Amino acid sequence: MAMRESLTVGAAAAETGWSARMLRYLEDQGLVLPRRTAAGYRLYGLSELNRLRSLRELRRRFGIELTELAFARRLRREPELRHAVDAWLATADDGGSWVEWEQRKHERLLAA
Amino acid sequence: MAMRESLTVGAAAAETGWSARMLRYLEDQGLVLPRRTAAGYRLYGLSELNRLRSLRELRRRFGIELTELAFARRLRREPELRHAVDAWLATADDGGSWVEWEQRKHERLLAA
DNA sequence: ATAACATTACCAGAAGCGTGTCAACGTTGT
DNA sequence: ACAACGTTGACACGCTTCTGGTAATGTTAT
Repeated sequence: MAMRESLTVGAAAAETGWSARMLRYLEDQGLVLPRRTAAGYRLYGLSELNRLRSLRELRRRFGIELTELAFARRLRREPELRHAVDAWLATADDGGSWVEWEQRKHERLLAA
Repeated sequence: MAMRESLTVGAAAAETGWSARMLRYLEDQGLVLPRRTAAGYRLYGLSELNRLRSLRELRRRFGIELTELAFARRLRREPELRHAVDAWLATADDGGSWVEWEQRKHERLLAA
């Protein structure tokens, strides 16, 4: 079965710390796309394995959701979207008003 | 009650097509932050009203979630996060493999 | 003084996300 | 041929998002 140079889904899961289920889910979400054998088996190569490992790290360090990552991808590929979002954020963020607001939010959370 | 130049929450809702409830929610999420009167009433000025209108437009045209918008804001204010995400996406998107994948996803959706 | 608005604090319900698990069935190494 | 792995599809559960409601209370215009 080995097919050295590429791991099948269970092996890739064991290697990266994800579950096989999640590897399929990540493919569904378009975040990590393995090749397939003729029979349809997923094949994870080095680049996919690294991608999976660094994805865990990303989530751990920054608390990112998968949907947010998918959205970041949309931002790069859809210039129109990117510009609209940028424009919207720009008109908000020049007033420094929300800094104080975040301060208050933080206080609210601490009080709980 | 008028206080021309600024609308209270109900009037701002009527004006922008949101519900008063949602205006309070949007404030909670830090997306549109009105000033307050001494008694604590929210006051929406022109810039907030425009912000509210364009927010509806953003959602309508692009199907954006509020969390995604909040994430886009994080991306602008946290350079470390931005770089990490960019790096992660870059290693994926140079292989053109995902274009075909999106094609297949589209087909799956049509078949439903 | 009263009606019409505002405030916060809750509960509720529909929809989506992140996971696990199970069933029915196909592939592969020995 | 058989065990061990893979495939898709479905159901389920806990959590969060978005949205509406209600209750108890404060403010303001007339």
